Amino acid sequence: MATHIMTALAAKQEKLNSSYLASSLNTNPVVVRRILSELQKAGLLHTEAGRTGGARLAKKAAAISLYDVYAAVDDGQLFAYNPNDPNKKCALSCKMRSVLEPVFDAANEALATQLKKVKLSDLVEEANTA
Amino acid sequence: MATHIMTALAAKQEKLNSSYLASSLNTNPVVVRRILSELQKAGLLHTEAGRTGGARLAKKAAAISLYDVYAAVDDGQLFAYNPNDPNKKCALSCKMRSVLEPVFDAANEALATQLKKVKLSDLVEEANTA
DNA sequence: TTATATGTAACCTATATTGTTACATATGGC
DNA sequence: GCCATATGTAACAATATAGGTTACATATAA
Repeated sequence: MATHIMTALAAKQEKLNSSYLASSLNTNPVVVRRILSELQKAGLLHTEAGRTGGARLAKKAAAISLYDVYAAVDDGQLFAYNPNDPNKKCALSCKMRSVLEPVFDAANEALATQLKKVKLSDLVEEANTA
Repeated sequence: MATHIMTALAAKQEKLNSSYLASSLNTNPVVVRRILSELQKAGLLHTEAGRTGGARLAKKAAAISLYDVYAAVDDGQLFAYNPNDPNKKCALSCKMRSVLEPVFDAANEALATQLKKVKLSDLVEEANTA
């Protein structure tokens, strides 16, 4: 949904309000505003309140990658460790977290690298040609 | 948890039962058996019922990657489309799915490629040295 | 024959996501 | 100044998912 919002802003190149975006997403304006809030905190867009309020991108579409969007709305941790405490009587159990850590880091990094390759401008172009 | 189970089986190189594995994971044997069931369906291990039952790897640890484990317990879809119907009055909304599809595919593929690089034998080695 | 393993259904709880209502606050246009 | 209309956000409901637990049918070595 965040990517849809950002793509709409990139495609229209004008200030859009949460009602308009909600209509495009077929959801509620509050849902949109919650996402806009996260995107704004990440510095990807600016919002204005008041009569003629709405949101617009803070940078050019070619300068915003899908990783930026992903990072704005997600903690970026693809995998979770076993939430339970390690079993102190089990050597492997005690080492699992440190064994997995570099593996998780590499996986997160591989995804980030791919997402950084795709810019909002690419999505707009794809939407306009196809 | 699935990776922990597979790593334990690879490290011990013997048949382990769900109670033993549950103890290592600090959880319930039924939770372990549910995961074992998925891993077995994926052909990564064999289980035996009865008095001396338990699980053992179906292949050598060096022949099992973390992608195999991931694919066995997860649908492999990192991202979800907007669950709502497209807004037929919005051209972008109608195109979003087809615009995102190749992006999602590329992201899933990037993660798969990374996970395939790591074998269970690598984790065992890491656990034994560190 | 029996002790002990897996397989799985059923249920409970905790958490996360989405949708909704409500309302305080901001701001352009009259 | 007033007001229509926007954002910001709290509060709550509905739903989905994951993990944990109990219960019990089935399998199998000793």
